[in-house]
Amino acid sequence: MASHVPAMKDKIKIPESAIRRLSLYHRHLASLQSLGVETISSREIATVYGLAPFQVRKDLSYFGTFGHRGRGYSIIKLREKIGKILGLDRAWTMALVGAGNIGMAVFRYQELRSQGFKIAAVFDSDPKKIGKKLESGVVIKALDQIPHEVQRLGIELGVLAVPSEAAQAAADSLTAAGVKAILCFPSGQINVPKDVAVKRVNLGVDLETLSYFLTNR
Amino acid sequence: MASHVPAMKDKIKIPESAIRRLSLYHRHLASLQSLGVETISSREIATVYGLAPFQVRKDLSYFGTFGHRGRGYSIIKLREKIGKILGLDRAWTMALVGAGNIGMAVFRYQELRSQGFKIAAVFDSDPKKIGKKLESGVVIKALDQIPHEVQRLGIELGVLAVPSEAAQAAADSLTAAGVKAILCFPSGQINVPKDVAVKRVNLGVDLETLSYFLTNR
DNA sequence: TAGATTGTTAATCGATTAACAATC
DNA sequence: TAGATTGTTAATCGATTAACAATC
Repeated sequence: MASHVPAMKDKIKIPESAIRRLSLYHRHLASLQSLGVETISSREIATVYGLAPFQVRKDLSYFGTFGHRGRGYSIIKLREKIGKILGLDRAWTMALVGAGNIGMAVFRYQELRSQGFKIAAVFDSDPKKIGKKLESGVVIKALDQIPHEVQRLGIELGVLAVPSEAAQAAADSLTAAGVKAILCFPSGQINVPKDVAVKRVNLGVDLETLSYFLTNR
Repeated sequence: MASHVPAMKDKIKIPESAIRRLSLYHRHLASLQSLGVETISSREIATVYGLAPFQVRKDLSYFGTFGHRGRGYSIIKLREKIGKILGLDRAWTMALVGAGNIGMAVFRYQELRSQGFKIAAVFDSDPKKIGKKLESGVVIKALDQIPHEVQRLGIELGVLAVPSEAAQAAADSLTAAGVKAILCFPSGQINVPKDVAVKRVNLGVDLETLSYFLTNR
């Protein structure tokens, strides 16, 4: 009988909060790099975000050792390493479903494009919008084109920005076509196959945490 | 010497995650209420969000006892109670700083308006935008009008949707004028007085958690 | 070298999960 | 009543924080 190989499936669980912080560090390193700074310590990174230095080192330690004892980190190298961890060393082709206020704001969000996230297809159910050509040259298509376009363009990532009622159907189309990760704005719950990652963004909830704070302070 | 009064300052720390879930429950209860359903159990609420029933009860228990053993919760009453906890039983007057893509998407986000969040003032630095009248009748004003308008309109909540470089200055204006809670889109760090709550929304970070997932699954 | 700073192990803290008595 | 379901206390789990040996 095959023996249990601990090293194999024992990948330590990495907190999502650590990944989110790495994303922040990466941004900060990029801006320092463009200023020509060469090295940085965990303390310096931490200070920017109001964190403790060991938090930064801990976050990095999930993925390897990237610094030099007594010296700190090479900004250029650390940025590159974190970029690789986060998958930012390549381009991602995305589909946007829903060309309303929020959808279009995401579409025009310049920072995403520069990070390698490219919205290659846009879908909407509104006949008045279908056929419209957007700034980048992308033409808005009907929802029933999702399967075809996702396949054709090799889309891996979807942004859902439709009304709640339409969210499940749109999610179904995307996942059926092979999309494995979805950024989801509508607040209704959606069910997806369990190998699909859904990251929810809910401005209503965010705002209500603030009204809670104001009410209960 | 005055004795220590435990009941006073011993407010148990309530996890933000619990507040966020209450906000979700509230939405769900509102939609059930409009369907005419009258009671619900913690198990039913939990199922909608893929949670365990005791999670729902625990979240509620931070604030009191709202149900009936053996029977569940009155939807109408529970919704009202959670609404009070979150501060949704009143209107909130908000300022939006930055009338770009994201700012305008928030401005037009219908759900917020119906929840009692009203954007009563909009500011931008672009002379081409200043003076423009928006759908609701609000006129875009220059940033130097922030102190005056915030005072005049009794604004308590701010939405920051300016480029990162402009974030700190805009936050300073808002907090100097008395704003105590800020929803913040720009990714740069901002410093605010410690009695001000800042809720950050960072689509770049959210998207990168997805590219991390796709890269490392 | 001495001072600085990392990487990692151990301790603490807080949120989630479980269990169950209360009670409708 | 018996079955259902709450509210709460206790146990577990996981993330953060602290401490420190390694080493540049």
